[in-house]
Amino acid sequence: MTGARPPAREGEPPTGTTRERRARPTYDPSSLVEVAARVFNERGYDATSMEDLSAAAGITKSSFYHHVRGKEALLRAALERALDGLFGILEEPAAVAGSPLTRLRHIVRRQVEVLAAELPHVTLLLRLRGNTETERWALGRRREFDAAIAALVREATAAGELRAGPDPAVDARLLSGLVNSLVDWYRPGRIAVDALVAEVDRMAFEGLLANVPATGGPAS
Amino acid sequence: MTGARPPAREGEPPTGTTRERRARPTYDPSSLVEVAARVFNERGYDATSMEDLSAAAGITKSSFYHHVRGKEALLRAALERALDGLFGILEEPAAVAGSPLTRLRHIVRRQVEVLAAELPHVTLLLRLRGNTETERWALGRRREFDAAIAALVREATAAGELRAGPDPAVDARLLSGLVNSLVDWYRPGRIAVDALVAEVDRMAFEGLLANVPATGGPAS
DNA sequence: TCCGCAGTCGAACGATCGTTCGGTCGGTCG
DNA sequence: CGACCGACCGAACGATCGTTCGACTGCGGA
Repeated sequence: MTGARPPAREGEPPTGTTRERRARPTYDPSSLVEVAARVFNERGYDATSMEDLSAAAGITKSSFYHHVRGKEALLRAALERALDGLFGILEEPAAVAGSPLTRLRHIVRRQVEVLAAELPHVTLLLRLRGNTETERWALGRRREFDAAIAALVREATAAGELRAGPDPAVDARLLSGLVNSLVDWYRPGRIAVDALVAEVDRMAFEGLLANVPATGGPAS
Repeated sequence: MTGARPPAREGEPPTGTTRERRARPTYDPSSLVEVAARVFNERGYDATSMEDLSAAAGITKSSFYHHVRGKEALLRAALERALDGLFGILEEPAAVAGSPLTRLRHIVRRQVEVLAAELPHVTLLLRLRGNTETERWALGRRREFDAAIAALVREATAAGELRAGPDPAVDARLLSGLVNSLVDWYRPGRIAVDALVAEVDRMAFEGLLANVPATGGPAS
């Protein structure tokens, strides 16, 4: 990347306990992962240098290496956090019991919530290109998650709870795409998460058109 | 990027006229832009080296520079192609006349079609991070396009053609997100573009649920 | 026949990348 | 007080980046 960098920000020391200066910073690894995930999303993983990361953390590049193993380890840690959040949804009681449609709607709701709660980490996951082994591993796990949703869409369609189309797999792709597109514009505080869930559920299951009868909102 | 590269492919000479070898290649700039856009999407713009690009074109890095001005110029050319396609939609007769909903549905249909026809270029546009001046310019243009759609959604909502929600701007974001998410999975030949248009239109305007009355498909 | 020139290439440039290393500083504890 | 240690830093490493340069090649027009 040769061009001039965007605005550029950051530089405050680090974690919660705001002491004078150089008092007792003690970076814990997870807070550095958080910083890294945020910068990765701003610049893109490949365009982010370790200099960028260490500057965002408020220390030099060599100090930064005292706390983390390397760039790819930071990426992996952030992706694991995102994947843990997503796969956790699939094990919730409401995701494994009930009619296919009820389970699907629960998962969509929770997916929006996890997305909002772990925005930087999930954003990172959704923008992977698969250049390193770590990225390919995460992409594989993500495909597993999408496959689970696709299976549920297929079930719900077979049960007559969703409109039969030419291909339920396409419906599943569109549904996942709709939910995942949130990372491109949603920012915490912009609108309440509950309102966001309601909007996504309505769009996905009832559409934008007027004059259609209400068919029961998401299990709230 | 230190890690091992993904599979790696490509290497055939270049353009349509399949001559023996080294007969009369004559690379035209637009075909190189196409190659570049494809590789940019596979690896990501920042992770793509000029070596990668020239190899995909079948020549050396220095030969490649004989035909193109540089990496960023290739990006700009690809982005211009995507933006031209998208903004062209807004000038079509069916996009400027008729009820807000009719115009909106026409634009969505055409947006899907342009997305399918210019898949690599639009994909590139939708994955920008804004690291260079070129990227920020393209992001600005893209925001203009999204704003046009958002205005139309607002009109259609005010006219009672779309269900009133807490915020039409959110509906517009979701609609754009749904359409744009196609670049993450659609590949030419996977399903017919007409079928894709129908699926997206149904999902966006009528939702996935069963037992709702048909409300008239997109103007076809 | 010879010239020009587009196409190709190897080699190298300065810059920046991720990472390592040796050493300094300032607290903590025996 | 002195040994120790975690936090921190400057400097440098080899590799790779985007880009430039000069030279070679082979065909078309004069």
